[in-house]
Amino acid sequence: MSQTAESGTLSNAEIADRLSSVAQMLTIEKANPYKIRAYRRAAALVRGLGESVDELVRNNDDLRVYAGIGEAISKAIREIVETGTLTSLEKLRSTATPELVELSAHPRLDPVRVLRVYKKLGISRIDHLRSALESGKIEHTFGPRMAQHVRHGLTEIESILLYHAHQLCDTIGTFLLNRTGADHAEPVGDYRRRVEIITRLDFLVQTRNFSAVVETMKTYGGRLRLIDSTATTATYSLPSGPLLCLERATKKDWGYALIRATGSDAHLRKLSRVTGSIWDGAAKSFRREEDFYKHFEMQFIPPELREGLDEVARSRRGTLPQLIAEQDIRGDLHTHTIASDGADSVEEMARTARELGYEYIGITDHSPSLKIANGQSVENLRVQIRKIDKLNLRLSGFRVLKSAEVDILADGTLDLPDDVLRELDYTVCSIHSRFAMNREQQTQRILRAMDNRYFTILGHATGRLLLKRPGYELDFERIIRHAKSLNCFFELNSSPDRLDLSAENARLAHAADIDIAISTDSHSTGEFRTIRYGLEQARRAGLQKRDVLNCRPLDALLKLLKQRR
DNA sequence: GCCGTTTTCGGCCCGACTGTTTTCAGTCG
Repeated sequence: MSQTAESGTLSNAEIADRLSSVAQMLTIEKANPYKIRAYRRAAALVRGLGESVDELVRNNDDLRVYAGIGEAISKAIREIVETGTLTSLEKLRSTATPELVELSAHPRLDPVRVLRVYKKLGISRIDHLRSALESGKIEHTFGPRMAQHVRHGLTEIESILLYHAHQLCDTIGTFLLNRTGADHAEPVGDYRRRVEIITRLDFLVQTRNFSAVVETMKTYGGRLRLIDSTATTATYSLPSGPLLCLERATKKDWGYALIRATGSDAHLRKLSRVTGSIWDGAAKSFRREEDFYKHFEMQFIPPELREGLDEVARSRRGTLPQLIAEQDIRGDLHTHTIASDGADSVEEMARTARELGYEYIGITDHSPSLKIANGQSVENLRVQIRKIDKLNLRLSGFRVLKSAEVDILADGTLDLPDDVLRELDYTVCSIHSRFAMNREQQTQRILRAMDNRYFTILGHATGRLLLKRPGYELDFERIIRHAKSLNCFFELNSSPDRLDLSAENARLAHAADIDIAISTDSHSTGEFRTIRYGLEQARRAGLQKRDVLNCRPLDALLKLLKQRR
């Protein structure tokens, strides 16, 4: 990592790297963990800013307006910008071993974990770490999470989650329009199709002077590294992880360019069988996407469906689904309150849901065995049930449903006795423990849980945490068959770190004609809006209003939820 | 180190379980 910037301006990434290095070194010193976290947070913040921190410092702007930067860190950033070095970091480095100094070039690696690997495998260098990763030795010795950590730490291009890409796209889009002189800019590619993990952000840009846009874009975030450019394209490496690709398109062929740049490759292959090669210049005069589809007598294909499945054929037949939209949602069936690990009361959650225009909300606090989430005792659940009954007497035109997020225990039994389950309107049953069970055991565990007549909805079916944890192994098709035969439902958990069911699994469940609940798993009133992320994936799965439990009016919903009783 | 509608100190989520790194770190929401 170079200590001085060639251009004299430090990029946000370079400043962030130094803050991350401080955090790494402090980790080794076993310093106050909150101090370490503060440096990490500040580094992530700086890395993600569109404005140049170098410029802010030179303009004497107060960096403390940013949450997470206070007295000490703003001083440190000032020192980095003004001198190119940071005394406290140099001091920490001077006492560090050569392995650690080498590690600090990879700020995303956790030195404590890497040192454990070094010790166990008898290595001491990054290139050895890399080969241990590639040979599978790390996964074999330390498991998948460690392997994932090392892989992330060593990879230059980092993937980001879709909801982070939303923020990033806003910042970049604004920069393109306000600073670079672009006339029009629109995000395309994986992002437009709402793929849940993004490694590349693509923008289509309309401008008279593309080279000026490419040049000005280099000043994004202080300084942005241009990897490659042609007369009509430019690729940069974003400090916050993914690649940024700009592509020029003219007003005249904007619609055509949108289709091509949105992809996916598989979709375009199928599309070109209908339209002829869409790579040759001949067809290039569609201003809007709608014009293109009209010309070929096709239905407009929403970007979320462009994955090369059956969407082209259905578009030609005019049988594309009318995808679900935000206004179709009538309630939320997975929410937590202060009774377990939520931040707000039943009343507050209900009031907010009502203000959002919902007709009902299901309260699903955790069951007793999930201690860390303050799982509610049977007695307290009964108190809550009575409280909700009373509350419902006062409400008109809105209903609070009595439920619980019931743990599926290791043996497949449910974490609450039948006599209390009976009092609930429905249940969300989820796995929160023993992720390491094998595929057969895990599948059996869920099948058995479903056999309980009070099992209603399977919560976050695979337990995955995007970019963090792969989720447990399951024979999902078998679970689908079992669910169908017993009238159980699935949840599409909208939490942006989960998105579980995945669009692919939601498609499978839908193909088996199983209704899905799109739920937020809200732990506070502010989280209801995350329904947006679940809806995006539901649209990718081709779901319509009629396929989704919480699009149904209350009476119809209750009838479905109680059909097993 | 940061933060503040309990603001200049004291909290920043935490507590039980798991499993092999064998004695405590990692993990679950």
